Amino acid sequence: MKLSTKGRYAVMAVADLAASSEGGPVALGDIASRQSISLSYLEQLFAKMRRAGIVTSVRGPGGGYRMARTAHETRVSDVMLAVDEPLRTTRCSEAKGCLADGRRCVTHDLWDELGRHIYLFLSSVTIQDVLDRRVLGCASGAAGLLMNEALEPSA
Amino acid sequence: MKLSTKGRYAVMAVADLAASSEGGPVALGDIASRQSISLSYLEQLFAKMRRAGIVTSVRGPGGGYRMARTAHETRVSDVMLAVDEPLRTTRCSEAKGCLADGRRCVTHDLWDELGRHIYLFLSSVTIQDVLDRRVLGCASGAAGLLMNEALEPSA
DNA sequence: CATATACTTGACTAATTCACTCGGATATAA
DNA sequence: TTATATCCGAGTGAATTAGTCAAGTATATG
Repeated sequence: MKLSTKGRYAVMAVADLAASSEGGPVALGDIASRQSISLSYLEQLFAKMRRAGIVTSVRGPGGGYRMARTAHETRVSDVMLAVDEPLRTTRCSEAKGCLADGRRCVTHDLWDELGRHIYLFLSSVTIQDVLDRRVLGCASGAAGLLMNEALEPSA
Repeated sequence: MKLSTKGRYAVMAVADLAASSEGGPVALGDIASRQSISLSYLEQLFAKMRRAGIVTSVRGPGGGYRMARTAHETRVSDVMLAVDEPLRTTRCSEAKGCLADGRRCVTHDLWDELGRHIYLFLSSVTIQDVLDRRVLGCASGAAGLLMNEALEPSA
């Protein structure tokens, strides 16, 4: 699972789908215009999500997509995993190069644990949580820095 | 702060520096050969870390780099922030595009909180922890998926 | 002083990845 | 039959990554 905009778009689209699911299936064109994402790109994303069992499709006029499960049962991590291929490892954890001194490099466990952390967080949030804007982890309130904002190194 | 191999290399290099800091400064060439990272690349990384106040340098023969603070006082997040520019936001949280319906998009808080989570984790780990292989977050033991490994979507 | 060592800086580059687009095929309601 | 919609795979331009290269500057040592 990577952390790219692709995953973000997918979560936005699924949230939109869940929110506008009333009765019939929802056409991608509707989601595209509401979320300002191109139709072609959405098709790509939903194809993957369908294969992953997150959504189901109905073809033909009046067709579209439906949530396979409820928004409450669909986790953000499921969506991210569906559309973003797992990050290739580039060097570490390849059993080669990582083994500088015969055993795993000292930072191996760190990245391992970080990945587990990210996954744990994303799997603790459901699409329904997102729709309800009910997204606050157990440990917040600290002076934040994040992916999107700069912060000077702690003194 | 991004999550790329650049940050990983930086942490590996700093850990190496901290581990081999006995008395005099450590030359980058030594770190380069021990960690199998090119000297030129290390120079680039250490220049940023010096500006960020993580390491100090001594020029001339017998020179090299020293930790500005102890390994115990240096956090992994400091190193990552020093070498990796904060991830540009691409679309969301730019106050434009994010405001689809007049207010922030529903996923805004999610990414915000995720970033905070990642930072919190990385700032809870010191270089000394890495050296001691003492890296286990509060919440582990779950079936893990991470950046590096694939996992099928939960059933 | 001369010289080798080692940091310092900035420009440059090949390869990869990202974020899409495009063209066409297939299914189905009206 | 036609319009609507999902399906599918290949292709592409821009950006980013992960480095290299070249030309310095500072300073111990002989």
